[in-house]
Amino acid sequence: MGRWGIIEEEWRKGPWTVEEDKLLIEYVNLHGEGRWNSVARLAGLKRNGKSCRLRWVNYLRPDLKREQITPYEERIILELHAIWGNRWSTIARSLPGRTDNEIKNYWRTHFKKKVKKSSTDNFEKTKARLLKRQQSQQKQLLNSQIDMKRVMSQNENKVPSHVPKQDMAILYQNNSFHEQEQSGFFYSMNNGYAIVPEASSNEDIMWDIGLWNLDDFNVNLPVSAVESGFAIKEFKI
DNA sequence: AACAACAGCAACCGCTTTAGG
DNA sequence: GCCTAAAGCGGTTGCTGTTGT
Repeated sequence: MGRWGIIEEEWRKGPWTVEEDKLLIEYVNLHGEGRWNSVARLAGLKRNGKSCRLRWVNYLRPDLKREQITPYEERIILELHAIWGNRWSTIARSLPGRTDNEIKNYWRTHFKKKVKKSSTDNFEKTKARLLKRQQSQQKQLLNSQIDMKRVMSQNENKVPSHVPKQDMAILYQNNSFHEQEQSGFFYSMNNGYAIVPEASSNEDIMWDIGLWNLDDFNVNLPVSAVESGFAIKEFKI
């Protein structure tokens, strides 16, 4: 017998039916979340509490976003995964309406192989590159402490017209410029645009968002050069 | 057209952490 | 402080639909 849809012991397992979903939604709407073992019993479901909780949290909750992960969300996932590793629930807290399970699945299907493959291939190369870059950028930082916000607002009229205004606005405001402490490298990303040091290579940018394989990353550069050595670049994954 | 390989994802399992008595 | 049940978490499995041969 297969694993799904069969009765084992006293609990049902496998995919949820429409009727089961209805029972669970009705019960939770009436009595609220929590106490999942009694939910299972009282809602008339032949499911254990754990299964009910999972179904609710990952699928039935009304505040879940049902649409595809957006490029913006994808970038957040990449950035946070670079920081937190596989701490999916921590990452999920920064993405309202997304579950840890969803993010985990997304990461595994879209990025895991690529990162694993390229990281073994290029590990030493990457380490050497990072070290070199850290050194040169520390030097660069010492030479010029740059107020990114001021630079960008002074150069607003240089942003090409096909870059959506709202994207650039988000880049400007809320201190959305990140200062990478480790490398001293400034960058900012939103919806497919990045503000990066003009001289930085595509590989540098990839490193900063946690990708290690050039094939995964297509940067059309530069969209625009601004003063003080920064450029706006457009990219696609 | 048939089969294999792959991708996507829901749901499971086992372990850890938290809350309540 | 200890014990137990519930909740939370991350890794894994296997079904289903799609793509490649």
